[in-house]
Amino acid sequence: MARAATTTDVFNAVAEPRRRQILDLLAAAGPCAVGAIVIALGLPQPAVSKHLGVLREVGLVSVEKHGQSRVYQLNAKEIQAVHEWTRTFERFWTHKLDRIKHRAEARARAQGHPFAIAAAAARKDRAS
Amino acid sequence: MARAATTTDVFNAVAEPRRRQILDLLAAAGPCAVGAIVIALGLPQPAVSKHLGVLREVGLVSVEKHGQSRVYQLNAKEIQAVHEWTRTFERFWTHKLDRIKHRAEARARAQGHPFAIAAAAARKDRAS
DNA sequence: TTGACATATGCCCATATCGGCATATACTCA
DNA sequence: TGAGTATATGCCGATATGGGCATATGTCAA
Repeated sequence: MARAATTTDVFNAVAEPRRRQILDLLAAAGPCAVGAIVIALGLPQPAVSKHLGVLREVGLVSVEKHGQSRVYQLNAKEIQAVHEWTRTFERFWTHKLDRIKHRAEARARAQGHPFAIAAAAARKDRAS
Repeated sequence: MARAATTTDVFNAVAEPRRRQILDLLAAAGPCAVGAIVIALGLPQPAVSKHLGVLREVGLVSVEKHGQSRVYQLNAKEIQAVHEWTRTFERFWTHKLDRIKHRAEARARAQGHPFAIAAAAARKDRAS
């Protein structure tokens, strides 16, 4: 198997910097026609179209025909999944003390191999 | 150019589901030896080692030799970048009214091409 | 209808991927 | 020293990528 397609996941779609740029732009400027994005980001038009295609397929943007131009609109709700996942780790950078405590506990657990805990976590991960 | 290397970015590293599983596991169970991860996730050992290699190179985990096993520890601080980026879009799913308002404003702006706004946003994006 | 404009697509290339398998490296203990 | 365990690494194949370029599609305007 090769790498997962960029259209499989919001995570994969968002891994490309230029795609993130496009999303940032749409968030800042509101719905944009392709041409506007091309000019704003200084990218060749086919590239923009292709990136928009990926974003569209993943549901991160939606299109609306307006005459001969197509206006792309951000659908940021899809980013929420990524946000939620990262939020899981929030405690690791917000409370320094907590982090130290966690490390200590974890180190203690690591002495005996934490198979049970690990397996439980894995089950939880697979469920998500 | 092909797709960016998975070791370029936290975004790219995290695009792989199994890598996310490993991170989830380390967050839940604390530092783990490779063998523990192998058993917990049911993946072949070389695969786990390679994924850990990617995570290591991006700084998402750190290693510590302990006898003949290597204990990997989560360094979640690196995930904060992703968290911050997604947080930029938070307003789009938290307040429904805000979202509607934004759309309306944006639509209005879209009538005349929002080049100036777009360009400004692009500059801001490139800076980040 | 013809021409100009706005987007999308198709094709080619070089590249990096992930998985599987075999094997090298590193450490421990008898 | 030699066997056994724990990880890492190298090589292979199949695949999807992203950029560039040319071109097809679709739409408006005169």
